[in-house]
Amino acid sequence: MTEQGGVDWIDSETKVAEAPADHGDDLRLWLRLLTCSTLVETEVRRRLREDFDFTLPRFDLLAQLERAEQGMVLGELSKRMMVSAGNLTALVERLVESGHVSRTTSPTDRRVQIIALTDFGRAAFREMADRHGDWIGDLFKDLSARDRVALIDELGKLKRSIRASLAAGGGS
Amino acid sequence: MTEQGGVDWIDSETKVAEAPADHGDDLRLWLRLLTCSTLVETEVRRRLREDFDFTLPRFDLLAQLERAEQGMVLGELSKRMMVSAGNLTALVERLVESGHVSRTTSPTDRRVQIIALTDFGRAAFREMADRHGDWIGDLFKDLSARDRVALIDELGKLKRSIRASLAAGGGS
DNA sequence: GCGAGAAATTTCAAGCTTAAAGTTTTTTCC
DNA sequence: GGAAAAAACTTTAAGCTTGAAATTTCTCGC
Repeated sequence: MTEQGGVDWIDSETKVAEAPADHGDDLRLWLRLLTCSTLVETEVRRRLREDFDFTLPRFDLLAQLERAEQGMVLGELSKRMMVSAGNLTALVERLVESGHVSRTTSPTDRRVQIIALTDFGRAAFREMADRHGDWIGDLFKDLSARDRVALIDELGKLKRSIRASLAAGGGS
Repeated sequence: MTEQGGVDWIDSETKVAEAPADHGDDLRLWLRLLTCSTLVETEVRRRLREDFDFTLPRFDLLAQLERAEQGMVLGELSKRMMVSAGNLTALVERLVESGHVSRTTSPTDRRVQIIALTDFGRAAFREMADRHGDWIGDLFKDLSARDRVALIDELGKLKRSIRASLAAGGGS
């Protein structure tokens, strides 16, 4: 659709331009990382909506709960999902309404809310998760097994670097 | 702060668990990608707010405009930023109010809105972009130059795979 | 030159997200 | 055991985001 023959997409990376300082590679890396994850996320979001009339935040929440047989405390959900607790209050409320999760006040500590999958929620999640796996597989299918493993490894290093930096200067 | 000695963070990746199908590596890769980009994004967002009282979407918009001397049509901004046009209407409006960008109706096509940086906006962006480069550099500093280049390369392959998949099945 | 359709943008309703402030409950420490 | 601090969560205000519907303007074919 654009003038550049053959290609009809553009994004932030299209012209990285030289960086003001010498963080050129860092910025290029960051933009590429962001582009990849935005592309995947947008597609997953679209498919969840179209195929299941579900949103990604809801799906993410169910995904966390699936591995917690006994349910999970709201605060831990917040950490694992890397979103604020305030966010979860309303999200959980909507999922309770739709019957996917239950919310119970802890019997031993009345401040604590325990969130758990219902049977319905578990079944719904399983179905969506299967398809989700296929979608991701499709998106990544042109990547060789070797590249996949290499990426997982390299991203592991990146993650450690980020965590280290956050832990060091995090207080500021 | 949690019970597990030494480490006080957890996230979605902490237990990847075996995948339902055999997309195990794909899902692991996707989760790791998402974790890295969420960590960086959250930190950038926090610093922009604290240091400049600015938001990431605003910053992203200015970043796109910086490379367009003549300004940019709203539709192209939308493609480059990978966000909906409806989103931009309000975002641009707020940036016009704060004096960072100007909005002009194209003289040759009255449907078209041309958005451009003001001098004030350009100066503000330059300052933020410099710092932004430092932040990213800090977050990535434990990564060797070799790893950085490898990641850029591998992510390039991933991006091509995603684009190809979207282009192929995209119509659905 | 006019009508159908396409294109660019805006509006709208709904939901997500955050930080900060507020509430309730528990823990800590005299 | 009681006050003060901490912890878990909710509320609030503001802004971001989307998809779908509506609006305005242009283009194309006749």
